[in-house]
Amino acid sequence: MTASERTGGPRPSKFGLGSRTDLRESAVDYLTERIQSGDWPVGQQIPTESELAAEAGISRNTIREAVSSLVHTGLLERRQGSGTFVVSQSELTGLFERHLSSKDRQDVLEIRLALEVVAAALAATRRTDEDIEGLLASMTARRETADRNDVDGYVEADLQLHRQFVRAAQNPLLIELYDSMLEGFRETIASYFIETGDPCHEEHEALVHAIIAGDPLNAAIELRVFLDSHLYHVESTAWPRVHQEVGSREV
Amino acid sequence: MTASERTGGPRPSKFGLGSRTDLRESAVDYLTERIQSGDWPVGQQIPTESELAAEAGISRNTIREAVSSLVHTGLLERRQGSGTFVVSQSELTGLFERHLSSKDRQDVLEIRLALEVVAAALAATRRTDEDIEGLLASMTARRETADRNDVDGYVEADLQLHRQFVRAAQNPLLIELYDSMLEGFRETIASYFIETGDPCHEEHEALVHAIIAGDPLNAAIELRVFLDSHLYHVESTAWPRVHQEVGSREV
DNA sequence: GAGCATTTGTTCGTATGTATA
DNA sequence: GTATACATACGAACAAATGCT
Repeated sequence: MTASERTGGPRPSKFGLGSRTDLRESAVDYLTERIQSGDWPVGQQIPTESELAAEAGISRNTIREAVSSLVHTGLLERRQGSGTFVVSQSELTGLFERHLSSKDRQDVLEIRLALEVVAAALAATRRTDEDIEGLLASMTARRETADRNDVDGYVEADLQLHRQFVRAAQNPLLIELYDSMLEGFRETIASYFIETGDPCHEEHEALVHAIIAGDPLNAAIELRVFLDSHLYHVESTAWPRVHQEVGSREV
Repeated sequence: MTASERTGGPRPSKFGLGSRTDLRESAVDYLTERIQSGDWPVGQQIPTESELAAEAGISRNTIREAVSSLVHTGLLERRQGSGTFVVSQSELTGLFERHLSSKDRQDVLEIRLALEVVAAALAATRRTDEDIEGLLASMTARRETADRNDVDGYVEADLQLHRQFVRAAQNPLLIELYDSMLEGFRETIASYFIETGDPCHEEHEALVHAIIAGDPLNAAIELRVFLDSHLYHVESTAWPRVHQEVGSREV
């Protein structure tokens, strides 16, 4: 009954573009857009809640709910007293980290094998000239860093190579899934290189050549031969090594 | 400076079990627990925000942020005037639906191929007696439903069969990923059966036998032969059919 | 259809803990 | 050490949709 002018209740509110019926959802979209477009790069502090609220023309409480959602999915991180920061561009990444962190490395490797095998085959039929260039460049970087025992550089180059042919598969969903898991591979790659001292150049060479040659079957087989040894290294009596049964190149 | 007793600022607050420093996060954990444990099954309405707040001893505003997070990840759905309802138990499901819904069916099929190929191989080495039983039962259901042209039943049985051998692979992460995408497969399976009239019994039979026989290589090959025809059906000049190059059974 | 209670949607104001300069 | 800026949390109010009578 008390007289009050502007408090409570959904008010008409334009939100930059595309005014939805749900303010919170619109705010989430707005924030997500800014993050995924690279407008707010990873590591950067985003405007304060008050600024965001003023900017968008909605209340602090509502924008707070939106931020909370993105914090929960792992895109943002809040530090009381400091501010809110971007920690990831992909919703999947945070999810995987929460789901994977404690789980067996072998589980992750098996998924990696799954994704990369089809990626290799698809890449062999869909790769562009740019892809081929990138592949060869990464291969060179891989050799150079391994030669001078630059572990960090080697891991980075290896990651880059794999990322490259996954991209060459031209499947956006596959790329997103793979990229989301990428960080989880670092540790495995590094430990394999350090413990065995084998940079697996021949296997990668064969893989890259098969992709360039447009030979999906051998690309898939080469890749599997290589990841098999990783799986064995992690520990696996269960997984059958394909190169013992099929031989290496010709089928 | 005005005297006030309980307002503002983080207060000590026990939250059932595991009191964190972050009330919102605790509330999220609490809700997630209830949902994933099946305490609040899918479809059910959860308590109102006020009840939740009172129950947990925190303010409605805070519990609301927690609920918002779960709404955003796809576990919950809010209907103004009615209440809040559980729509999914897995965070991945909602995420995939948002990411996949509009995308090419072929992209999804390629991921499916990736996951199922390793699942088949792993299942062949890890399957238990229970798995074998379930596999055979699903196979029977598949034949029966196809014979009487029960499309819905056939799709369900087919889904069940595939789900079964993915489970037999004993990789929790793989299972979760696959299950999250399951619903997206329904449409493809149905349309393939309706449009071609081919239930692919022989291919599935061969796959199941390879798994039971503990032959991972043939299991993977049989599966790929089968999914290849799906890919071709969706449209694909790019994907190489493995059975044309390798032949069907022996490698 | 009109009225009413319930429930979510949105906002404001205020107080407090925490980090930083 | 004391401002200051920021996130954290609470409480109370009103708006709008829904469902029931």
